[in-house]
Amino acid sequence: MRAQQTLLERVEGDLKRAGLPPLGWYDVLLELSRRDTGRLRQFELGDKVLLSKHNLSRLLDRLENEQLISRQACEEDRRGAHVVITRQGRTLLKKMWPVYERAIGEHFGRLLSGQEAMVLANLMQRFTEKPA
Amino acid sequence: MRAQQTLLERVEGDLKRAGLPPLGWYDVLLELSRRDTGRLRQFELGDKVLLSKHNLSRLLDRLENEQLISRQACEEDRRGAHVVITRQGRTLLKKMWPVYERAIGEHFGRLLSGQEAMVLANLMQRFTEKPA
DNA sequence: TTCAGATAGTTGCATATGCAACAAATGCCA
DNA sequence: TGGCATTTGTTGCATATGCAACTATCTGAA
Repeated sequence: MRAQQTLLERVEGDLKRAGLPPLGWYDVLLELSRRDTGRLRQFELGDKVLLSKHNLSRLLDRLENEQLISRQACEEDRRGAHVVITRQGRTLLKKMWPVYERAIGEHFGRLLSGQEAMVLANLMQRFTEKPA
Repeated sequence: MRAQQTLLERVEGDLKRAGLPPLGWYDVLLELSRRDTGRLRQFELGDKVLLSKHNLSRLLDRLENEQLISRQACEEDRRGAHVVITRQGRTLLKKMWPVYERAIGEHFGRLLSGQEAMVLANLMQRFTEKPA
């Protein structure tokens, strides 16, 4: 818990100092950009970024406000919405990555050997797998 | 980040379902109870629980409201305050521990061998050490 | 001694989160 | 087919967090 808190603070701090938005924004934009269509249903996005739906709903409000995403009506399921990344969203993503990458290296990667990183990833993975 | 989030959600969920307050309360009470005097200066407490001072200030308001701690004027430094755990604070601590312990075992310990836990602790420690 | 700068703690404001309630659309099944 | 439970997403409310400004005290150096 402490390690995570410390690390997150450092990385978020770097982003903030560079005048960039928080990591949550990056996560959302990244998931969208990975799709060749550049879009996802809202609930699919919610699963990926591990965010509860109400919370995601409002995060998307903020992103939409900044015109980084837009919401499209969904024909297949009229309850739902597609979330689409905009050109400006992709631009922001490209702008954030160098800062994010450097932060990861400095605060995380630099402290681990390649093998240690593998071990760590293996251990961490167990916690995100289904409860069993 | 995801592992931490998942794990924290599970543990907090267990506490909530048992009708108990969040982990942050436990951390504060635990640090106080560890002192034989049962008290700490507010800024010392802040360092231990890795909480910014404004935030700690308000968390203590809530705890004081529930009479789990009390604030005493500090004679050596009249700006400052001592935070003291009350009898009821100690009682709550004792009541939370069994639930917390079980949650740790179930969601965390059960997924790791003793040796893996050691390795993990070693890796995590690096992130909380001073930046270097 | 006195005064500038640092430190301890609180408060106001904007924002983020969790929870419960809600509306709308879907799906199941009797 | 009709109706009830489920799913998708939004909103209101209470609470939690970060930031900046503020008060009060302490420290150190001219």
